[in-house]
Parts: sequence; structure tokens; C-alpha cells
Amino acid sequence: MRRQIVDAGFCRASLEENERGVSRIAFWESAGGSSKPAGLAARLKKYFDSDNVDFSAVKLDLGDATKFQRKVFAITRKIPYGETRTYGWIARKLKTSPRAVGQALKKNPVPVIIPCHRVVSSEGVGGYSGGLDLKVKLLKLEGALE
DNA sequence: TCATTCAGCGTAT
DNA sequence: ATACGCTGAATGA
Repeated sequence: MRRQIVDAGFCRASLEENERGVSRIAFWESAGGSSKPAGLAARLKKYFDSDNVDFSAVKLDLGDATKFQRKVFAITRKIPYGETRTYGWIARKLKTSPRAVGQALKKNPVPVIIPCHRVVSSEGVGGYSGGLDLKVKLLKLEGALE
């Protein structure tokens, strides 16, 4: 398993990948520091620099995700950069409830690559496991939010 | 147009 | 069996 740190100004991210694919991304607050991104890490960095980076081909290792969660993740990955969908929109596609969708998204092990921040509530932005402020920042970064 | 309520469904316990 | 959410629709004022 390989682990890299991406420094992105308003936050830092750790990126883990193994032979099966990317397994986890986690964020934390940043206050300086350094790293040398390469490969996918470089693309993540580019994304944080406000570029439209396409992660749709990135291989993922979803680990212990349930079947339902995988379905939600698959749909979420197809939401284009700069666009949003509602929990209800995904729920209708899967014939389930919006709440169940939120539950599943909360378990997303690889934010950004699976863009769960693009899934918002019908009124407002909804929640985010990495902190609501980060969700808002990502959406603004993509121009999906004023 | 708000503010509450509650239906609905996957998970955790 | 039961309680809880990254919700949303219905209800009531």
C-alpha cells in the first residue's frame, strides 16, 4: 500500500493506493507543510488548483462497501464536474429513499474521486463527512456554487 | 411562505 | 427489534 500527502492550500489530503486501486482519501486542515506529489497525487493537486480533472478511469478498491453503497457510488461517479444532483435524484434511480442514499454516501472512502460533494439536498447543500465547509469549498472550486 | 411532522430504507447495535 | 441519518414530501399555520 502506498500513501501520499497532497498539500492543497485550504486543506491537505492523504491518498492511499494498493495493487487493486485507490483505497482511501482523507482530509484534514492544513497550515503549511510540504510534499512532492506524483501520479494520481499530482492530478489531485491539479484538481485542488481549480482544474477540471477527470477521475472516472481511476481504479478503486472499495474494500468493505456493501452492494447498495457500490450502486450509489457508481451513479455518483457519473455526475460531471461542476454539476450537482440531489439525494432524491439518486434515490429515484435506485428506487430507494433519499435518506438511504445519504447514509451510503457518508461511507464514501474516496471523496473527490467519487464526487459525493456533488450530491446536494433539494434545498441547500446537505451534509458532508469531511466537514460541510469543505463540501462548499469543493463546489465553489468547480463553479457549481456561486 | 415558514415550521413541523413523518414516511421511508439501508445500517448499526 | 429498534434507532438513527449527508432527505424530501406532506401538513398546518
